[in-house]
Amino acid sequence: MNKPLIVLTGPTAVGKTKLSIRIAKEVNGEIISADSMQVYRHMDIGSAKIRKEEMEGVKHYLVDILEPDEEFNVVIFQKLCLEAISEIYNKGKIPILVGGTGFYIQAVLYGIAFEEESEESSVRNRYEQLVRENPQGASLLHKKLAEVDPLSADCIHENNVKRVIRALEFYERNSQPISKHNLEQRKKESPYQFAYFVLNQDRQELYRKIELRVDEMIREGLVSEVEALKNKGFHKNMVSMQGIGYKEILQYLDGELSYDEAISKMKLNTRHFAKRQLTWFRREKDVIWLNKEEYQNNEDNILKEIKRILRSKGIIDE
RNA sequence: GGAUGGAUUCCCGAGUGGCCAAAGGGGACAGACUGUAAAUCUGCUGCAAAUUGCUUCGGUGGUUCGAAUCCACCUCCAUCCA
Repeated sequence: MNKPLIVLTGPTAVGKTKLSIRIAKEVNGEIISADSMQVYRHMDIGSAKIRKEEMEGVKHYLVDILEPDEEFNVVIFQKLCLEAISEIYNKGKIPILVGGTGFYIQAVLYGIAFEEESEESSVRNRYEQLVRENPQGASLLHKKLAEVDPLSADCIHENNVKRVIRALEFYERNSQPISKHNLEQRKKESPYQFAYFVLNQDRQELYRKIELRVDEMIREGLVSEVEALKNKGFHKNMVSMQGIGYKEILQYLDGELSYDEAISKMKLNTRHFAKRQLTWFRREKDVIWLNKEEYQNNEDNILKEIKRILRSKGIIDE
């Protein structure tokens, strides 16, 4: 049988963290964070990072492993996550992937292969510059893509410059269209015996919680956290500083937004983010939805259901 | 009490006789996503089973072949003068 893997995800602020600890204790597991922001040190409040005391002794991987100016992406995540998984297996424990970055979860769950592309891409820089300087740049790149990889050109809107460039870059490096590569990867079966839980709740209620949480972050000192990052020289062009909460507060500190504007923008962006996450999970197959309302908003009930499913899948013993 | 300006689809806001179910923006909703993913991008938004019909631009009535746009009165809001 394939090795067991538990996934717990869901939109931001739905309550993944708390539930994950209970699952970990229940099944003797350890947690791997599938979160693109919590990997960064000094970014605690805004990324809603779990606190040491909340971990209740459960080991967490991929939290606080990088400085905010270090590079991070799916490929790095996948590699580190795989290492963590085997480390957990070696202890005879069950890995639990917890976090809201659906793309990262997919990469690990289905073992998507990413080509070796170590060195910095010069094509990318060149194209990015083209788009910056030429108002027709996006359109030109898209036409170029249509020549080498018509399938991708059909799927990727010409305004989506990032993805057009990536497709071109892929073609130039691997001399095959990324659409072909993607098609192949999509067929992959998961190497794991897994249970993929998506915790969810009523949208209005979720939005309410998001706003409350933003207010709470502000109260906990998000502004000084961002200020400290800024003083260390971290700036808005870094991926880490483009995280929700960081970019808005940075704009406030730079005088581009008023205090109130920054906070409302942060709430809005978080709501949009939650919506995007849900769109992603809806599309994923083999997902088990756990709608809080169906369990009377009671965590005990949800945990009971999770255990039932894990038993039925043979992930934990009867 | 007087003067002036205003009231537009969920919100802001354009529209001053037909080309208006009504620009544009925001929000809401929906979607895409395979090395930046808390990123990036797209669609949609009066109702109804079509290219057709129906109901909408503060209210009521009127002018006109035709009104969100013109007229009268009314209601409310803003500013100014008493």
